[in-house]
Amino acid sequence: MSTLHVVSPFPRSNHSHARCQASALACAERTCAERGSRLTALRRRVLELVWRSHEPIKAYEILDRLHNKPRRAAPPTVYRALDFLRREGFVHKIESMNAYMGCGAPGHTGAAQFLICRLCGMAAEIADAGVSLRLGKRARELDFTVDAQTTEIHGLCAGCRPARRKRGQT
Amino acid sequence: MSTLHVVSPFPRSNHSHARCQASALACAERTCAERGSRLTALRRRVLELVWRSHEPIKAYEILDRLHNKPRRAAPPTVYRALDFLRREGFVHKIESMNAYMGCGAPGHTGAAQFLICRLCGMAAEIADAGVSLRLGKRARELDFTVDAQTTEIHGLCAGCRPARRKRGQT
DNA sequence: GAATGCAATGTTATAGTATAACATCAAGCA
DNA sequence: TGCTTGATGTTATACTATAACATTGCATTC
Repeated sequence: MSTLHVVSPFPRSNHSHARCQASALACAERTCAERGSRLTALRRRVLELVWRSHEPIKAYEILDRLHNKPRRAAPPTVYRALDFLRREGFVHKIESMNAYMGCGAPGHTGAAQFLICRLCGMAAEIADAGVSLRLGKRARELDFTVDAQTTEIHGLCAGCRPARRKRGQT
Repeated sequence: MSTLHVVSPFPRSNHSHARCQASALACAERTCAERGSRLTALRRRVLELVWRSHEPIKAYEILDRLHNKPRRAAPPTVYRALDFLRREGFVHKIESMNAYMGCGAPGHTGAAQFLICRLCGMAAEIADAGVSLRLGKRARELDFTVDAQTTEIHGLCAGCRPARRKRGQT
């Protein structure tokens, strides 16, 4: 059985987010350079905002944060940048939230699964081959050809769950 | 290994949809009677529309079909009915489409998975315990408590896929 | 039956998410 | 230079969903 592959964990208290974000941006720069696709200033800025934290961000929040100019950007600006970043595999959409989060492993092939905490709002990304293989197998049994899998799990992360108690305690 | 449990299949050509729909409505009636919850005329009508086919339906399409009165119903009418039907387990939301489909097995406990054909638009529901158990296990490893799972697979159903060819053929 | 309480529905307004369509700009190149 | 093409700007609008308050209608109690 394959082991648990955590692509993007719930950050620990000692997590240096600045480094985390910088490394995601660097990875995107590198990948685009290799591919000849253009990580423009706008797209880079949007990716930066997506990686501002481990909490999926809404398109209109990106919009609000994009400029503090008198005239703020219009929605297509953000949606187009997000489309690009998703095509390149740098950003995932969390369908059940209409929100976007950075991909912790661009280049990784195979489906991802997301765990989303209903309290702190943070999300983790895992890539469990067993889950996607099994779904693929089920699909095959129904003669169904898979294009894309979406798996999103909502619940409580370790940090947000009240401390466990021994049995018998109140 | 558990066997494939198809909750709501892609309908076959000999599928009697009238019977399929009627049985879903009867099941809802029965279940509500047991629970003491109220399947009002409006809610029943919405459930009927959700079951009009195996294609997930949009809220505003329900709205359009609800009355042909001069004054059509307002959105909250439909969303409230859908909320009720989802609470009771008669209807699922397909998050990746913002659409709703009837549940083929109200009362079934455990997570469902959906296969959605990008051509004909029809969706099938399966309940693979292996998938949800495995996801549950992964979550546990991360100390994450699961409330709800969403799994949606997009692709091509058997009927919409061009006939298979032998290797070597064009 | 009248008064009460409560769930369901009606109604109006608005918030939130996303795209169409066309204009403009900027960089590479014939 | 002028052309092509991809990126971005701009305006308008479509689509999805909920807040807030009014009204209705049924059940219960008196």
